Amino acid sequence: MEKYNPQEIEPKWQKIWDEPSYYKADIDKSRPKSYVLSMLPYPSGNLHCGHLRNYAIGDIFVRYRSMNGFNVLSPMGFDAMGLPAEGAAIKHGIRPDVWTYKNIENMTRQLKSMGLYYDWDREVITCHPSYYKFTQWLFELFYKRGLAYRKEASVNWCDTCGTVLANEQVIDGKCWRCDHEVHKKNLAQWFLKITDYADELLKDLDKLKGWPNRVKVMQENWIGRSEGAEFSLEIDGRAEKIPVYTTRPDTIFGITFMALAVEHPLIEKLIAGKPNEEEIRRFITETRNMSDMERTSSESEKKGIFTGEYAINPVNGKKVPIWITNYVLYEYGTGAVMGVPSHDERDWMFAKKYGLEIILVIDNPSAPLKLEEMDNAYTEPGIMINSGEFNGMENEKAKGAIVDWLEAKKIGARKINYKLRDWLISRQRYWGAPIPVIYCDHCGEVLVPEEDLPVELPDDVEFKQGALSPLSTSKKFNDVKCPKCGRPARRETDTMDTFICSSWYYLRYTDPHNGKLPFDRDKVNYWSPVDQYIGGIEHAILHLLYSRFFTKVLRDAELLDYDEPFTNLLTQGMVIKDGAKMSKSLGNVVSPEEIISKYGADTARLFILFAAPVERDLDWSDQGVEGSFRFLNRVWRIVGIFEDAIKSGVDEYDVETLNDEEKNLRRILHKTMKKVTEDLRDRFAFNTAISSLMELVNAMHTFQDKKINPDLAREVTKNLLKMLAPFVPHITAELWSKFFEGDIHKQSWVKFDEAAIVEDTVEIVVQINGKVREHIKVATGLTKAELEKLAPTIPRVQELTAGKNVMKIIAVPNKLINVVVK
RNA sequence: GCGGAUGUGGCGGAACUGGCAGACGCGCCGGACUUAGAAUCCGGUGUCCUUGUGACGUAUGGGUUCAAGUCCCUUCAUCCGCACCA
Repeated sequence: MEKYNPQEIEPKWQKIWDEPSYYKADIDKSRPKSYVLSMLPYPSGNLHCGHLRNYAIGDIFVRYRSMNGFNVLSPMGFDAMGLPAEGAAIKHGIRPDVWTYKNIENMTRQLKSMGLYYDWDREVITCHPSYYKFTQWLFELFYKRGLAYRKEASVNWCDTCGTVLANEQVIDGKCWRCDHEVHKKNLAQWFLKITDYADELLKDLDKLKGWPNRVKVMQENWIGRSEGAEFSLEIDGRAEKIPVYTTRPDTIFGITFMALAVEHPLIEKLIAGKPNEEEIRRFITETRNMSDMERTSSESEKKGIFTGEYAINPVNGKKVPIWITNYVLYEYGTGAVMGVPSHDERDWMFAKKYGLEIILVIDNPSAPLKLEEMDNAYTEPGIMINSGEFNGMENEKAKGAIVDWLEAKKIGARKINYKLRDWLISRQRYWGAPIPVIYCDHCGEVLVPEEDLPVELPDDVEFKQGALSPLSTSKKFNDVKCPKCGRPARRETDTMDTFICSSWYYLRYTDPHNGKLPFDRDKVNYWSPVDQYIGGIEHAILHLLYSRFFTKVLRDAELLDYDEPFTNLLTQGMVIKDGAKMSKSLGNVVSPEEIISKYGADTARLFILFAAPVERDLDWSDQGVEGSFRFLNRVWRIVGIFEDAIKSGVDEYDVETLNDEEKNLRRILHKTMKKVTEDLRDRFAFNTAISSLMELVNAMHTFQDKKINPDLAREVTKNLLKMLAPFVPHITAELWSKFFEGDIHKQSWVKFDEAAIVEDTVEIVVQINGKVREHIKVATGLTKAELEKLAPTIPRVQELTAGKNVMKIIAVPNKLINVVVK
């Protein structure tokens, strides 16, 4: 047989698989469906190793499930809106669409060179008007359901990107994309009301049994639900009240001051005309000028300034000073906090700094507290004191009792709060889906009528960085009449966050050519939810939270019938090299394209799946790649050596005709079939599946200079190729075509024979006091009792236990005997 | 600070239910083939010593057990997430 030459065979098979009908997915209710999806890439221009890993993992699922009779949906597309395209326009004067489509073309070629199983007929490109028409349609749906609204707000602004960002897109005070510091700006912006779904998004995390815990915990933290109470304090001598939110109503008798956020709207009234008004204003300005990072760090010093006004504690009538502080956040709760220094760490620090009063209201039952001996707040459970009728109660019980009391007196009520904020979706950029809204002086905000969608991106724009979208420079775009009254009006010139595009693409795959609706309800309900989703952990909150939100809204709009979009989620680890993430600046970037052209896609796929478990980070090793290439050569060679035997063998034969060595090989084969099946089906343990396939190939090589039973050679080769097929589709297709009928990728998965795995005898370990002292061969399946009886007859046991008392004999069938002596 | 994950040879990793630690691969060493090399094939490869039917060994120290990488507690290290959310 000729040499293994991936450069020749891979393009040959890829051409066959590129036929549109080859991987076509169609609804077939007679078979179970399986929707396997990898996160779609941004078309940056080139595939990187992370993509390679992501799609290789997905391809194993797809091919394995396909061979197991599932009706598989495996689509691919491009998340093609976004800033880099616009950056290319600004820097090099290339039109964003031209730049994007050129990149898509190149990346599609690279994807195809990986030998992946995709139904390309379902390709989704989010920047195509046929797609963003429905992104806009969905925006309108949200609007009609009261879930999209425009408001003026203090928002995150990134100077480098020239646009606002959602809270989820600010990481440690920095822009998620360019890593530059973000600052606040007041702008009128569009929001989606994700907070309406906060509770369900939190609760339904419990339904996601197939998600990594880590991701669920991150989402839980992000949603940040807390239960407490809201009540108001009157201001001494004024009509206004200050509402506060607390999760510790049990400490309400311990209030000794009030703390307001610097943005609190009441401040103006409170400080007007005060002798130190200027000083107070200076404090407010200073605090507002601090970066978000500084302001929200628990490390920063707590500072404040007294307003000269007092509030009245509704439970005991106590007058407490009202302070303006730097540590109360305006965005959370009511922007005002009751100060209980005795039982809150931050209030403690603040009170100590400014010499404010501290009153204990919870005592430590095991060691009574003395204020003068305390150097921080007491935040443990305890017994209520100094709290009127609640004295003596356990504080946990008092929480409820006090809220009941507040509710009965109509002073306050139970309240649930979330850290989650509404999703800011306006972007002052060009390369996104235009927000389909028209502003009319007479009619106000008007949706673009459905029949006028999509609102297309114009090409007469100037690309410049600034606070306004480039769309505002387009004459064509802005020349519009009000759809309601026909008078001249103007368009919204902001576009939508690209995360909107990716929040529903997995649904579009189920019905990608639908021109009337985003997708057909029957189709979406047949294929989705996604059975297996694969992608990086970096989307733990962003994309995965937004998509869950979208799914729930679409369910409520009766466009689909389920609650959660991704039943099982696999977060693959990063690909690193020399201990660091691959990056141009470190010069440790590996190009998948080069690897593929040197060794072939099969080698690249095999290496990346073998080198580490899927969830863990993978250390790229050029030598490891060589090793995978060597293995494929070994496969090729041994099949070549078996060539004549395979051809003369038959599929049905009497295994009793095999000699001992051959029986041994057959046993290894069936053991491997069992192991690989279990690894793929139950554990996603692709690395160990491959290692056992290597063992099988090693075992085959013991016959390289020996005659082998042709029927066995046929059986082994056939099953080896089937098992390898999901991992290395090209070489297996090629070898299969030389010896067997049909297409290997349409064969059914291997079936192991449990009987072939069992040996007549098994080697067991003999231990004395837990230490291995002998290995003996015994008949397979000897019972515990039989082994216990056998133990004293073993010469080595007799030798080592002579003169000692045998206390106990432990036997585990087919495993070991342990003799305990004294 | 809080929450989570991880820690096993020179390296990537295996050991799934407590039952021979180190599968498989890389690297390294030796051998075969070769004029030579490459490739290939075969064998070896945790540490230590007194080379044995030996001792030790899965971050640390302890515990449970006939038996612990695996279960429980302690400490440490690394990574990730959250972090003034009242």
